[in-house]
Order: sequence, then structure tokens, then C-alpha cells
Amino acid sequence: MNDRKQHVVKMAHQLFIDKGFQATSIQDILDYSGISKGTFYNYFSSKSELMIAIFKMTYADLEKQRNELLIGQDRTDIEIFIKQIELQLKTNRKNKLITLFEEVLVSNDIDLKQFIDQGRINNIRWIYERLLDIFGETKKPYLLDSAIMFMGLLRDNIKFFHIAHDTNANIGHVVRYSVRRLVNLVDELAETDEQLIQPEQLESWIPDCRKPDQLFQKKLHHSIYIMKNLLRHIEEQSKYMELLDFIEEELLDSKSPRKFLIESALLSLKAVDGSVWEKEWEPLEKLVVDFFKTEDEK
Amino acid sequence: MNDRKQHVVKMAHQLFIDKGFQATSIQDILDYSGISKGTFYNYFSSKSELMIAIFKMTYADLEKQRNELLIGQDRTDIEIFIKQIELQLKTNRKNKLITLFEEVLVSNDIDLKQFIDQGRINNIRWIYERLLDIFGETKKPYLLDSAIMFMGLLRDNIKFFHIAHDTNANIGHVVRYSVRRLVNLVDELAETDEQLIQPEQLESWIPDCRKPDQLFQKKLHHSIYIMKNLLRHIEEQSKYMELLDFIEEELLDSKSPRKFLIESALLSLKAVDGSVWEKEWEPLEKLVVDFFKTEDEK
DNA sequence: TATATATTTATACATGTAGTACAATATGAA
DNA sequence: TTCATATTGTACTACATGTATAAATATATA
Repeated sequence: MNDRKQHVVKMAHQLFIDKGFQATSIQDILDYSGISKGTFYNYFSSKSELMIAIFKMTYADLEKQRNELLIGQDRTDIEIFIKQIELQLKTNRKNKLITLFEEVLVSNDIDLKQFIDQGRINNIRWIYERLLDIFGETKKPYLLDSAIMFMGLLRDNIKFFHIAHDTNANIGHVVRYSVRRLVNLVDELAETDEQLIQPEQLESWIPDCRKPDQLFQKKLHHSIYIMKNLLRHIEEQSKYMELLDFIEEELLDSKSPRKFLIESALLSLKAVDGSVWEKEWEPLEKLVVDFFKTEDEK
Repeated sequence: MNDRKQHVVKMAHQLFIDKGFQATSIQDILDYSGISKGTFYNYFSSKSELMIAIFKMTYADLEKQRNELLIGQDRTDIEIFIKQIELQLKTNRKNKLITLFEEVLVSNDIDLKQFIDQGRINNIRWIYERLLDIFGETKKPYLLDSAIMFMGLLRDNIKFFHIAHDTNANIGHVVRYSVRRLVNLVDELAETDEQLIQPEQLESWIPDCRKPDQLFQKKLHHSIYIMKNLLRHIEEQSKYMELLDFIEEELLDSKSPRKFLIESALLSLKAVDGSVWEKEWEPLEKLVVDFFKTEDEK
């Protein structure tokens, strides 16, 4: 990434921190960083992509600092873990990451959502592995559950502590309180031998080669789901339902989906009236086109 | 709210559930519910206001169902609490409330944010009070912390359980697992005598300093409800109904209720005949007087 | 039934946003 | 200097929220 681009990222991040993601327009970013629209879209294909760049940079930095805390230290020392969590919280606060996450999670941008979700899962995984360091193999079956619940209770403790005391200080106090709950949690789970989610599940959550495919699946399913709902009050709905089902099946289950059949089905579907319908039909068609484009490249 | 308006709310809610709040344009709502733009803006001043209407309706319904579960039951029975939590989760899922909350929290609409935040705090308070029923006064100092952490860990348990098993079923299993953690949490906090946030804090969260407190709201609503019933067999009832509605709305929803208008409305209402009526009119007037007295003190 | 009042519709309009297209211009290395 | 690449400026499309208003329609009342 060149200096100029880096500069835009920095300026945009500042604007996002000050005004929020949604409230910052592209024009704001252009003015604030002194570039033209053309250059912006040369760098990033959208505001979302710029956001991803910001997240990536911030998280790379966090990870680096986080690992530095471990250098030459005892991995089983829970005090180091506490310091790492505090670091993470401070980074979050400094960069308004939580707020930006939330904003972004609702921005109708599936790619961006995917990115954030993956980030969260990575974070859970990091905590899980640190807990494995600290509590040892014997507690392993309970540590994914513990990691998940720890993140949940920590987040809300921070949130409401902040509301109650209206201060950013004393975060350390909240972290220590929450970690004590975590320790108790692990002990109790081991004692009663209760497990909600197996740590092995983590492996299937990690990004792998099938990920883009899964994303496509999700998008397709979502699109078709919505269109089915729209059909509810339309005559001949069953015919169109069948067409939609056929497209989904042919694309997801068939080894070599028959392009001509799917295109014909799409055309028949286009005949349905209504502007809402039309607005939903288009992305479906785009999905199909993209599907066959990448299919040809293989 | 008249039938037509109700119909619009219903159709819009469906669209929000299917496509999300942001992704649904006003035009979509117009098409789907078959009204014109003029009518829409006659009903609601914005999409946000429509959203508030949806939230209010859904939550009123949830609260009703939730209380019905308690009728004739033992408040200390944790099984009832579990049923109530499950009900809440099901309502959330059915109405995509979590998603809509998140969407709305970033919509640059202060009133809407305020509304949602208050709703969350109310929820915490409700849980706190139920925990007080279940665990008793002796555990009181730890129950607000417990309520907060319970909400946090429950939410994430549900979320990741859903990711892991890709199913909406077995919510009950997750709830029970989480409630067992809650019980252990309360015990442990009492044993080690640790406290993060004092339950007394709740009181300061409830009244948004500009809005009347809940007790006042309840009293007002009750008083107006009774008076409306009395009006049933009286001529010009609709005029008086409107006056009553106006008073309630102006006192509860307006940032700076117009004293002169409310007093004038009260005077008009006094004109209704009947000794029973008079007996109900007086407490209402007292409520209003008290309201403006405390308002002036601020 | 006739008339006044309120509601609803249809349409045009103002404003703001994201993103595209493209010719003109600047920059920097061979 | 030349040539490829980066950048700019401007115009354009498309779509969104929300306002304004005259005309049509429905409702209540006398």
C-alpha cells in the first residue's frame, strides 16, 4: 500500500471515529484527505472496502502488540492474559472498533459482514488457545464454551460499568472481575462436566478454501428466500416457487448446472409484476451470472 | 391506531424482517402495503417513527405474554423464569428484533437510539427483579451484576451455538445451560462478596431525566385508561378520547410538554358530567400538576 | 340529500448520496 | 523527451428521503 493510499485510510479512519461510518460520506473523505473521487475509486471499490482496509491494519497492529506481551513470558501466567485483554479493550476504545463493527454489521454488505464475523471467530479462537495455555489440556472440553461466555460477559460488564460510572478508567478493575468469573466458570464446568459446543467445531469455522463457495450459497439462499416471501400474494405462486427451488437445487447440488435451463427459469421469473420483485430479481440474476463466470474460469 | 395504519405497520414489519430496515425503502413499503406517499407521511413522520411503532407493538405483546406465564405461579420457581427467557428469545427470533435493533442503533436517529437503549436497560431491570424473586433479598447486591453477565453470556452462547449447529431448535438446551451458569455465578459472587455495579444504580438508569419516571407513566396510563372506559356511553366521546390521548402523548413522548395545552385539555375534560367522572378527573389533574412541579425543579 | 371536513392520491420537486465514465492533465522513470 | 501510469475534474446515472400541493375520494353532519 503506497503512502498516499495509506494517508487516505488514516484520514478516513479519523473521520469514522469522529462521525461514524454511515455519517461519513465519500465526499467528506475526499475533502478531508484531499484527493479526487477518481483516485478514491481507483484505490477502493467502495466505502466498505476502505473499511476492511482499516480493520485489517488495526488488527494487524493489535496482534503484533499482543504477541509482544508474551515474549519471554510464561504462557500459563494469567496476568499476561489479563494484560492482553486490557490491550485489546484499549485498542477497541481508541479506534471505536465496537461501534464501527456494529455500524458495519448492518450495512447490507455481505462481504464486509463475512469479514467481521470471521474476525470475531478468530478472536474467540485466540482466547480459546490462551485458555488452553493457562488451564491445560485437562480442561480442554470446556474452554471454547468458556471463551465464548467470557467474551459475552466481559462486553456487557464493560458496557454497563461505563453507563454506571461514566468513566473510561478502571477498565482493569472490570477485566479482573470478569477474569475471576471466568476462572470460576472453568472450574465449575469441569466439575459438572457440562459442554455446549465442542472445541473441534472451531476448525470448521476457520476460513478455508470452501469459504467463497459458502458465501455464494448464503447469498443465493437469502435471495431466493426473499423472493419466495414476495410471492405469497401472487397468483400462480406455486409455479414460481418451483422455478426458484429448481434454480437453487441446480446451482448447489448439480455437478454441472445446466446454464440454459437456469437462464430460462430466470426469464420466466422476470415476468412477475411489481417493483419490489424487480429489485430482488436483479441481484439473483447477478449471482447466477457471476456463478457461471467463475465456473468458466476454472 | 386505525386499521389502515395498523395494516401499514404490519406490512412494513414483514418487509423489515425479510430485507432489513435499511434495505427497505419507503417506496417498498408503499408498494407492499398499497398506500400513497402522502398517506405514509400523514401516518409517520419518518421510517424511524414507523420502526418505533413496530417495536412498541412487539414489546407490548411480549410483555403481556411474559406476564401471563407468571399468573398463578410461584415467582420463585426458576422454571418459570426459564420459560419466560425462552419466550423472549423466540419473539426476538420471530421478529428479527436483534437484527433490527442493531440496524437501528446506527441510523443517526437519536430518539430511536434512546428508545432502544432504554428498552435494553428495561430488560436488564426485568431480569434483575426476577432474580430478586428467585434468589431472595440476601443475594441482592450481586443480582444486577448477575443479570448483566447472564444476558451477555446467553446472547453469545445462542449465537455460537447457532453457528455450530446451524439450527434454531434446542434453544431450550442453551437456555438451561446458561441458567445453570447463572445460578453458579450468583452463588460464587455471594461467597466471595464481589460486586461490580450496585443495584441502586438501576434507579438512575430508568428515568431518562427528561422523561417522567415509570411510576408516573403507569399512574397516568391507568388513570386515562379508566377515564376512557367511563366515556363509552357519553356523547362526543371521540372528542374527549382524543383529548385524553393527547394528554398522554404530550406528557410521555414530548421533550417539552406544552403546559398550556394540557391544562386547556384538562379544563375541557372537566366539562363532562357525572360524579364518577369527577372522582377520576381529580387524580389526573393532580398527576399533571405534580408533573409540572417536578419539571420546574429540574 | 347536500355540504363541509378530512383523508388519500398522484405527481412534481428539492436535496443528498454512491458510484460510473471519461477526457484532460500531471508525474516520474527510461 | 517520451511514454505509461496516476490523478483530476466534471458530468452523468440511479436511487433515496422527504416536502408541497392540487385534485379526487370518503366521511360525517345538518
